[in-house]
Amino acid sequence: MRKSSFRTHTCGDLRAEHVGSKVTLAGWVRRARDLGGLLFVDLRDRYGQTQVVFEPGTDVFEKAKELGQQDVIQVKGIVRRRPEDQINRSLPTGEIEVLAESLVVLNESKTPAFPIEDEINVSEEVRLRWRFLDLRRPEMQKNLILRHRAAQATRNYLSSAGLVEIETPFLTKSTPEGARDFLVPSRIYPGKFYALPQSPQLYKQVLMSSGFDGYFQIARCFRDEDLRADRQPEFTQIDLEMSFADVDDVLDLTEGLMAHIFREVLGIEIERPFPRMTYSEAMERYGIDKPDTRYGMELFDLTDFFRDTDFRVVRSAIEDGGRVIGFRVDRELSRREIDDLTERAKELGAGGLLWLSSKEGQLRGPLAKFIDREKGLKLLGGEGKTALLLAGKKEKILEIGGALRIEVAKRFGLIPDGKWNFLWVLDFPLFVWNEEEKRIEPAHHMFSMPKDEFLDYLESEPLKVVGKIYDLVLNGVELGSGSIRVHRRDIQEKIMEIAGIPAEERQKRFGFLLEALEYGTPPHGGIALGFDRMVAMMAGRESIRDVIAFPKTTKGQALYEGAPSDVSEEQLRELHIRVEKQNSSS
RNA sequence: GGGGCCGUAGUUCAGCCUGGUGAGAACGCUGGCCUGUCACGCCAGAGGUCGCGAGUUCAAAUCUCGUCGGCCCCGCCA
Repeated sequence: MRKSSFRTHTCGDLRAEHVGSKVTLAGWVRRARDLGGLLFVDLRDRYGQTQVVFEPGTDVFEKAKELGQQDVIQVKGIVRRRPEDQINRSLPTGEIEVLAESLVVLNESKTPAFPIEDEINVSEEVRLRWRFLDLRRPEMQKNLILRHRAAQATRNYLSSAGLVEIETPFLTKSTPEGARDFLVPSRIYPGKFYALPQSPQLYKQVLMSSGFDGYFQIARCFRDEDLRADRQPEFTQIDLEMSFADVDDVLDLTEGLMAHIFREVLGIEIERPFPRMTYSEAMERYGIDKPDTRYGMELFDLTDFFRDTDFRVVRSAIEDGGRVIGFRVDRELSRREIDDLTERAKELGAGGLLWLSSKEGQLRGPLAKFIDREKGLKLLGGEGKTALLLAGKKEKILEIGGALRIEVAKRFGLIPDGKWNFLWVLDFPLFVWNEEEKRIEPAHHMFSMPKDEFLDYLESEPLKVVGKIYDLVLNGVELGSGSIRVHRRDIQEKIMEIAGIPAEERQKRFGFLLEALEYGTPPHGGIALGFDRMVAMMAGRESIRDVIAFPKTTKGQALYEGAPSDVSEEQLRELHIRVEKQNSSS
């Protein structure tokens, strides 16, 4: 325990064995209960809570009457056993109390905007405005301490594995692909800008070229995109890269890291090896590239089943080259529930939602009269079940089905607690077709190596090329993404060319990487894991804001310190920046 | 960029649909009483630009439009 000249023990230390000893405690007044002739104070710090009792007839007693919540005080006193019938079993320190002999008010506190307690009903806006008070709540302290321990476990494990922690720059070069960059104007070079890194991707590859063999960093990343519960403009990744590594090497190290973190921090043993699934299998079975395997309701294909149906909507969808897919829910859905889901399906871009159920051996739902009864019952597999079906264009319909499957699972509480279903999704395509811009673009990023058997198809059929790319998924959340990288300039240039980047551009933006690839860069690969998401899941929180000390709101504001903010004319002048004033009167 | 929910005492909310009554409750806060509390109890009290702006109306917390902010979803996030 850290030494402190203000206290002999923390507020979580004292037990029956300390009875009779003279102690000094320091902490925050959680609550003062003034009984008139007797006064109790619950004194709290990060470590716990201890009851201090003030008895009448002394100056100390009179002074204690003035105490308010969240005052910081120092108390000297004698530890004494509480009367047998006054023991508080719900408190580790509940067997004892400290009889105060002296009291020093180190600092008074104004009345906080909300109670400093775990179970509070306060808007997040107010919590963020008063973040330092919010973080005084034991629950938030627990979250951040859990985060700290996960970071420690990460450092220990990866260091033991021989990886070297190396910091990479925050002031770096803007590369317009991917997310929007945060820019930092250069004072020395008018009109030029640094960019905050979206990830240390290029640097870590160059470090492999330098021969470090293994690198890691708990790295801050910046992306100027719209925010969500699980997305902040700045976030943290466990970033790692290894030389002379192929897919299995990275997956194996990552699994080891996850197992270590979960063991050290939560005391949970997770099963290894993690299951693996290809991207195309994930899309077929779950309609998403990050399947939540904690529950079933897998998608099935009914295109052939309905090929000759008289149901016009379905038939025309199939004739247009589309598919019919569906999944089965093990319960009956009310009219209202189906309407809600239909609306959701339409929001997601479906034409509509079809359903089928049965009652006393008779099919029900809009499809009932178009399906042979026996076949329909077989499809449902029993009473009390509902099949939800979608028809439409191939690519789109699986995604909608996948999203609807998740919606159903959430809405009807079909997701089991206490499961940690890790999953590797492998073999992502290198390129995808962008229908809006009518061009090929990288599906992931441009530095991933094609699988050996696809190298020859790079030029002829780029859209068929599968890369050595892998995503780590936990309970349906994408925790991380990585790949084996291209380590040869000729292949790298080819991929960039296919992605539509002209030679001159390639040199301008990625010259420093391409150059390194010409000087003996070894085969290498790695992964980046979303640290905030991982910690949030470990802490059982929905939002990563609950595991970040000072997060931004969904509109990118820092409510406590008040950023972004205006800057002085002088600052702008130095940076050679003129701001166009928004016309607020119009 | 689009959609949804929300904005009324310090906090969490009711009131709004169907305009007009002194804008109310709980917790917190302040004062008083109380010697074994631990959500202490009892009594009394203070506390509100109804987010902001405009409009409709004799009259707006309430209706309309705009705007700002919080949360969630879609797009976006290599």
